[in-house]
Amino acid sequence: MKILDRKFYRRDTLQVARALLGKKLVRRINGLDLTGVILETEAYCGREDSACHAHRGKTSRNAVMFGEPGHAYVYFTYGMHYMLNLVTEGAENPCAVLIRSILPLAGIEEMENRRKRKGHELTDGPAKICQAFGIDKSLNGWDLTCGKQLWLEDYKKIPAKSVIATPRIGIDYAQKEHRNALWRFLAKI
DNA sequence: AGCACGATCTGA
DNA sequence: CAGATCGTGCTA
Repeated sequence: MKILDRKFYRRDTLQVARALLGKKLVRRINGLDLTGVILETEAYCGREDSACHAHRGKTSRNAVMFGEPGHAYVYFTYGMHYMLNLVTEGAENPCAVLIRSILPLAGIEEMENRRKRKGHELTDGPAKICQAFGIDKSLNGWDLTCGKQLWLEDYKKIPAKSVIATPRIGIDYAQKEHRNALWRFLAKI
């Protein structure tokens, strides 16, 4: 399958967030592939977006967003969770797409073993994805186009009709226009 | 140096 | 609905 190249990410963030639905996420650990189809994303649109980490300028945490597209922006929050984002647009235009849910395809048993708490849905939620796929801060800044450790591939075409847009989750602190923006995208089952 | 809080998850 | 749990960024 074709690995998504830098050009894929170097576009309008809302376009990329929609286009990511149906793509396959691949995490290779010790030669074993954990994979899944992306079903839910959220767009974070740069300095102007009061919900985006880059809103208050460049810091050591969000620096990766200010770099070239096609890199992973992984950060730590709530004292216990990691989040996976994919950097979009161009350098100095700090935008990214948060991966919120995935349907596992391969390596499901391995993902179960990684779960600290078992017996729940595997990968509905940004923090659970990172846990299941073994993604932590060591992958912050990772180049998603080099085909090692972590990358994305073409997989399934999701027709525009099957895409639902809603407001983003967990950003009540943002200004109204950003809080209400329909920048969360879900692939209809 | 101190402090408030977070793009969440879980179990009650 | 509250508790877990700590890195980060802001203030001083």
